[in-house]
Amino acid sequence: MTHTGFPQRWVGHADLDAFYASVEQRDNPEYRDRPVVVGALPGRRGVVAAANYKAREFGIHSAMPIAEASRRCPDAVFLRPDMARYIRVSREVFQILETLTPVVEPVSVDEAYLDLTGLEKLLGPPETIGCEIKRRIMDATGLTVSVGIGPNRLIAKLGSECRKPDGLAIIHPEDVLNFLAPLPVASLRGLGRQTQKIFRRLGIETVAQLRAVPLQHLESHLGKKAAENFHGQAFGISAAGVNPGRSRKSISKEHTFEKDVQAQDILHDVLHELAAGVAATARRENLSGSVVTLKVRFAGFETHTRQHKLALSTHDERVILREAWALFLEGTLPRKPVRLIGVGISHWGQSEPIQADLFDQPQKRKRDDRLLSTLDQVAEKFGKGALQMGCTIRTKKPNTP
DNA sequence: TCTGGGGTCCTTAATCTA
DNA sequence: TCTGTAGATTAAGGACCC
Repeated sequence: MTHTGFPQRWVGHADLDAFYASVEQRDNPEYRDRPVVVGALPGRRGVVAAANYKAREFGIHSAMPIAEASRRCPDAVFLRPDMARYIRVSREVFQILETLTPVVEPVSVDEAYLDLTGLEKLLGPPETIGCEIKRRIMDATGLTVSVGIGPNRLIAKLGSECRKPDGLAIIHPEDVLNFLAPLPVASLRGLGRQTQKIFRRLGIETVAQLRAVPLQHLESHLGKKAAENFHGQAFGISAAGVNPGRSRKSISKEHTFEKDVQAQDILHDVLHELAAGVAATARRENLSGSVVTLKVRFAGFETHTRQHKLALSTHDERVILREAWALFLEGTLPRKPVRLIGVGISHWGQSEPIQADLFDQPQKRKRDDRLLSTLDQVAEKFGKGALQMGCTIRTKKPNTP
């Protein structure tokens, strides 16, 4: 019990080490003792998705361009990711975690937060719980995992990071400030390259130095929200809650061309495939989006997005494609060869079948001519029955008097 | 070095609406 | 009915994460 009378909150963070590369090594014994890089293949556009620790000795790390990785270690094993296999292994791992606590929040295929509060009575102190997590995953999958346990998500995550690979870190509440003090500010959550530049200008390199800066001073350089966030993190403050039911907010698919493309028929074909992929995922997950987003990238990494809000939610690839293509042709994007094209949907609506009389609402027509013309075209081409299959109505808020 | 793919969240500006 | 305005919504982009 804590002095508040409530049991001590313990949050765990479990992170599989170099996950994709570890699965490849486990399943292909001939890769043992070799640097393994999973991602794009040398000579193609792309980056490193995962590198094992042998490859990291050559300075290879995730997100590094594959050309640079193969320059640094031409003899490494380069592999394309086999997502289906990684997802199978990931499911096994999550099942194991759920045997320890029902409150598991997946962050990605290879990491999760766990609410371990109250588990001490069953398993023993956090040290024992951490060892148990690692042992069960190793026994069942042959993979190593780094585990951090602390009073909240931030501390648990930083704990697992600082002991990688195959590590275990327990940070008790009374040790939080000392644990954080020497860490570089870059280890804080959400603090990337741009914010690091600002901190460097301010002469702030460690968490201890950040702690010494008045909040108002930070606010003038970072804005209120970011300043409060990083200042709070420096004192170990973060949400403790683990949310097992976190749901996704968008679905998107994108494609980078090996060579930039200007031909509209090719762009349209690819967009069609991507829209079909988005729609299939949405239908599988029983989701319908009312905002369609088009993403286009040109040479020099110049990236633009255009989005359009529909009056009706959809998971119909024809509607998604039509809207995305209309955004592409709309005339506000540069007419240049395209490096990447992508499409997504978001802002979920209720799944209700469309009503035929919706076509005759004058107000709607006024507000969204383009959508209705799209729907008219779809209805014309496929019949109103097709619309009932693919479209759903976004629930309207009741009008406040 | 030359930058994938799939996401989340935040900020800002423009536009709509009460 | 007109006008000014505040707040909400939409749209675009950027930073960040795995």
